[in-house]
Amino acid sequence: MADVAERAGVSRALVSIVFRDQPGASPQTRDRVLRVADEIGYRPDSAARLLARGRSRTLGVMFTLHQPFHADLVEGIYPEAERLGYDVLLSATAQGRDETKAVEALLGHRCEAVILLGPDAQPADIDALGHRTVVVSVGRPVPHARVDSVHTAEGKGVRQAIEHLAELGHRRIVHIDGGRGPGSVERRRAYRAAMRRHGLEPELRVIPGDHTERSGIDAGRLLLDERDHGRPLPTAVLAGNDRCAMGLLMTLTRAGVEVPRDLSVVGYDDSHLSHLMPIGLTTVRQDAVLMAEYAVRFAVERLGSGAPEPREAVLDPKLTVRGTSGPPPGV
Amino acid sequence: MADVAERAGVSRALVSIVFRDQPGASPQTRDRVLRVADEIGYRPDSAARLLARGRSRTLGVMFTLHQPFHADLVEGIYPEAERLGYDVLLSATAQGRDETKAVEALLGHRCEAVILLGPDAQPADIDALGHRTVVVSVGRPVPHARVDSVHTAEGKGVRQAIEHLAELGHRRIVHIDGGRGPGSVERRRAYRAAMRRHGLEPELRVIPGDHTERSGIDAGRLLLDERDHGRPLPTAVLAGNDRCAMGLLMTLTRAGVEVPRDLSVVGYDDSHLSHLMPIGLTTVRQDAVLMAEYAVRFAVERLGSGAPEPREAVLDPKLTVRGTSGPPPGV
DNA sequence: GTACTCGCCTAGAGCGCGCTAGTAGAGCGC
DNA sequence: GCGCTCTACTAGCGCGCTCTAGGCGAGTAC
Repeated sequence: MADVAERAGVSRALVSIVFRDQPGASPQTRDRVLRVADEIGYRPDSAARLLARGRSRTLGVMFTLHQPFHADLVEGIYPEAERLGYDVLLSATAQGRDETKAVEALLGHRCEAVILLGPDAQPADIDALGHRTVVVSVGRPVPHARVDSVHTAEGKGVRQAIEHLAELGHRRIVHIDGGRGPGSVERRRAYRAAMRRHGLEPELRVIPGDHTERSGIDAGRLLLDERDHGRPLPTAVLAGNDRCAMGLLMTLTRAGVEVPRDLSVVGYDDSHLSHLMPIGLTTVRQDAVLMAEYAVRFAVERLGSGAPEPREAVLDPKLTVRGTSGPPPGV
Repeated sequence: MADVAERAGVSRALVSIVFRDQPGASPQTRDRVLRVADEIGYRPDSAARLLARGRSRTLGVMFTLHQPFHADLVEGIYPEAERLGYDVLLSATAQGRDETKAVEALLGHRCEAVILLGPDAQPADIDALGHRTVVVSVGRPVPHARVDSVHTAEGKGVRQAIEHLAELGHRRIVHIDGGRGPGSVERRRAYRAAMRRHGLEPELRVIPGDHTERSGIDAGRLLLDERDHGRPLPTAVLAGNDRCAMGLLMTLTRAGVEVPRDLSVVGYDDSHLSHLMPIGLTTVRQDAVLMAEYAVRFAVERLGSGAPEPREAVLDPKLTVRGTSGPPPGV
């Protein structure tokens, strides 16, 4: 910075002004400074900047590798953060790198706020984190904790899905649940409620699973196995999320079960995957971009205005009917 | 830090020593300092630390969201970096966020080295970057540039795949290529060479594609369409990568083409996806963990030892035969 | 006794910026 | 001519840490 100042014939302070895009420098000087900086490859040191300013203007994002919906969310976080003048730091959870570790890394880099995508930690731990810094949980509400959250009205989404299937004439509608995954408890509960509402309580069935392809594959195998032992296939399956739906579809299709002729499948998320399917996956759309925008805005607003009451954004999901759902066999 | 020093009755320097785990403090003092720090919730400010130390001990990783193989690589980078005492910063490319932007973000955070996963930039730009900082390119060699690189011997992998198919009796083997994706040029070339070696030059056919599911779907539709117009399906397809193979499989399976009975499919990468398929994807395995380790080690070693000649690690890929390949129809 | 080492500790400079207070000079009204 | 404002710029402190140089007392060698 001193070099730039010297070569441009100005003071360091002026260089600082130019790089912060602040008033107080003539256009010519501004130009000259920027040109010189470019020449000698100068770029402001964010560590020093952070130190001097006392603020990092950085948002930390914890996400899970291999979770396409998280990728969708991150993709939405970047532009919104940039718009509000914030930097984004990513920290992934992975094998051997749990959520605590990922979050500590973010805090160590002095992120002012932390956005947790589908956190799996105990509510108490998240609450504790919320007392240390600004926290936004995406996909999973954390009641009674000092954190903002953004999620969809799982109930509505599931209700729409079941309604859609019931209207098509389905009765044997199975739900592969998402285990401890974000939103799973609510989806499970909503599934039960919706089935009852349609008088399908006797058909109610939840197969335990999680939010990976594997659980879809396993559930598919289970269903096929049962069919081979005389128990009829369900006519429709509501999967825990799109990845699970994908696994299920692959397994069933391979076994000669034609979707949606023999069986309808509904996913959840509307991640990239669902568009990519040859026939398109009928799924409950969560608007990743909108969720990302809410998350960033919550974080930034809370940073600005002290600490109001924890806020919760509940977005409406929307059933997106594509090719994997149709009338049950024989209708 | 001053608070801690005061309350522990020592100097700030001593606190610093304790937190850096350096010799020069008695066990009792060490204990006292740590206890006091814990009491008042002190944690060292990494920005200030970084600034004072002049080194960040941080590696920057540029990757692509939605690219499962990148997730595999990142998963391998974390532990190796930790082992060598380095921190990892992630910066994703996405829509509206090109490679330049992603890399600038990393440099702004004073990463000492940058690891590029499957960079798409011009070799000249990568070379320029290599003159500014330590750079390792993963998946794509950058000849004549001042960067280290780690990639697999694409030729060998493709050769093994074609050999495998040819031995099974396949002749009409089509290659869906990876467009500008990393390794694509080499794979395309190797495909041509291998086909010639097996006397299959007349059957040689490359369908343009890229490294996404979409290209697999499109290629699948093309092939089906051609079949409907009288041109027979190929008996085997070598996809540009696993995602492409997935898209292709979905399309073909949906259309009643049974894999591998009617058609064999071979992928490339052995990313998470391939294990998850119900029958398992036959694919050319790139060892993500090993590649990640090489990348990190290259970066760290180059940081340590000035700037030796650019190095290149070429790892042997290995054909992993699973369920999507078998003898051609009629054999 | 002196001289030297060694373990434990401190003073204080400086890392690269941001920011506050302040200056120099031009333009303006009267 | 004076005081005023406004723009363009500068001096220099301080952010929270690391690190070098050095101090101080106890132990050891001769």
